[in-house]
Amino acid sequence: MSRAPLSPLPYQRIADSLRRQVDSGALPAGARVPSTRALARTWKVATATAAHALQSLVREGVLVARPRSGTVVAGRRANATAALSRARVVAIAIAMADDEGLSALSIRGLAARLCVPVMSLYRHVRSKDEILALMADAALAELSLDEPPPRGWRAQLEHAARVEWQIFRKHPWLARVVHISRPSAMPNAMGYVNWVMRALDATSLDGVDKLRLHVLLHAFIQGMAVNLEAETQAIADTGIGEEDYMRSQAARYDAVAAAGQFLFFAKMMRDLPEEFRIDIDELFERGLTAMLDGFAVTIRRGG
Amino acid sequence: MSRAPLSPLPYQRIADSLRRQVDSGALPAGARVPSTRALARTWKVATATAAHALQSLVREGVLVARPRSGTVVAGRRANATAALSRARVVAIAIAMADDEGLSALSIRGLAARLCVPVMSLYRHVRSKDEILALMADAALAELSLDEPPPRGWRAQLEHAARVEWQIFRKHPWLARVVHISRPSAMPNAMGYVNWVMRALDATSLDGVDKLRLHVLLHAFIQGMAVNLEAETQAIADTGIGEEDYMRSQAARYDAVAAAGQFLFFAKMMRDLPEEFRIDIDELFERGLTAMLDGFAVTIRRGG
DNA sequence: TTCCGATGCGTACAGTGTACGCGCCCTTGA
DNA sequence: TCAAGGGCGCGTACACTGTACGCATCGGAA
Repeated sequence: MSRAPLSPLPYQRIADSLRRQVDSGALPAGARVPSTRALARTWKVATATAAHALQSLVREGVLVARPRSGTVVAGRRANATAALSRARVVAIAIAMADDEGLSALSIRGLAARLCVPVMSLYRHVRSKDEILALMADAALAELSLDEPPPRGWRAQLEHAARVEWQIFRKHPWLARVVHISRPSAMPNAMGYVNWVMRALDATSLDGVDKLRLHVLLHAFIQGMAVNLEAETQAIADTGIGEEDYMRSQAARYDAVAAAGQFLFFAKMMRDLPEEFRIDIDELFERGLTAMLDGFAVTIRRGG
Repeated sequence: MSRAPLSPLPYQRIADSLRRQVDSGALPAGARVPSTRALARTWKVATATAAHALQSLVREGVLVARPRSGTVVAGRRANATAALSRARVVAIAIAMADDEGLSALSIRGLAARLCVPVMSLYRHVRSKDEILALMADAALAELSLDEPPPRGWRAQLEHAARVEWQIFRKHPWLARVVHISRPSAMPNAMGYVNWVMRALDATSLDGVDKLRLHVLLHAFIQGMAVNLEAETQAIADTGIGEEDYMRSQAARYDAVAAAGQFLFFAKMMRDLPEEFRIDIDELFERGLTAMLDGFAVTIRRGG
């Protein structure tokens, strides 16, 4: 779905050619680029293909469409229209993913829910990958951190972690979509990082260590969230909740215990109270406490 | 891909009917079930569909195929043949996922790499989901924990975590496939849990807390691994490594800094040494230290 | 009138997982 | 000897995915 094509597509070839001409100065700012009809003729393609090429350059900000007469090379500024429709697409996509899981989010399904023809979506969005990125960004925009923040780095990190966790609880699919290593696609994440950096500002850590702590805390939260998502998805797919599942597996555990294998595993299982169920929120809190206890040691040491 | 069908498939209907007859005792152990031809006639389906039904029951261990004369109801024991071919399928699947990422692992591609017709795979494996489960189990079987273990819970947990991390490094796709909440599909995971439980045996924690610590440590490791996988996959898809990517984003960061937004974020970025690259293994070690420092507090408190 | 660009949407393609059915072959009981 | 048994191997087909491409049309400017 996001594989780099080995040979560029026709419209990409056209766009690349034009981009090169702009970059090289052959087409200066304000100059008119060939019309879609002209491009279609010289490249021997349909007019819409040429239009698509121009359109993609417009979206990049390389060109500007002048409804008056022709398309010209841009100097500044990109068009901000269609933002409304983009927002609607993303909002419905999030609703779908929340309801039925990420695997149930298809372009066709999305179009159906929006009551628009399938291909109309591509007028507002480049690809499904872009939809996912926009969804993640929109979800992260919901991060509402207290302002002013509580006092002390620990209280602040605790707050930030809980807020992030709540977002993952609300949007389980997010765990599969967010990646720390490519943050730029999600401008709203930067505000979060900034908040965390402020929390650590009073400590004596250097920039590298601050960044590390942020990434580590995030990794823990995402690790919890991934399993949360897996569970949610499994229930949606099979209709079997963890409870039923555990019951169905009890026999297997008993067999293992009876076989004398995995003695410590069996001992732990015996130790669990009857009808024990893991409460994931409580688990999160425990983990957060442990993580921050560990951070406290790190900060004390490094300070 | 793993959606529960609303109405059972023909071969499933047949299988269910037979299973009910076995369960109810209408067909006692050792009794012969109708032949595929007979089933095909009475159910008005092709012989192969009937065969498929029988075959699936054989795989479940409900029936036993007697090459002599007909299929009979099983008393004990399942057939262990074809284990070799299953292993081969899984081994190649793992190799493919290691090389090109999970998204490049398709049934058709797998069949091609094995030089067998596509549908032959389904002779050894029920579905792609099963392949993924088997892959995960096989990967986890590589977990080779020291025996005898090091002394002290901390050294042991450190060792276990590092071994798990190495598996994730070797098989990045694993991070997307493993779930703690459904462990039974992966018998090899139980040995790992057992090892961890032994590590915690000397502590005064109760069963619930032991289980919690295990899950928390795992969540942290998996959280790291998920991001590792995302990075690996992104490089495979786009050919753009993190380094190139960061360079291309530098302008964006500078712009944000210049705009006076996200002051603490910008400050942290300024603080980073020139050409700073996150070393994920070092990051993991830092996180592990922090996590175990936190566990130490928990254990001291609870003890 | 003629050309421009933009818009909207249908068609089509290459890909996915996998259910189903045909046909062959070997074994075996009658 | 010979049907009928079962197994195996494989091809075909279906429902589904994302999305490139192309046709038809429209409003406006030259």
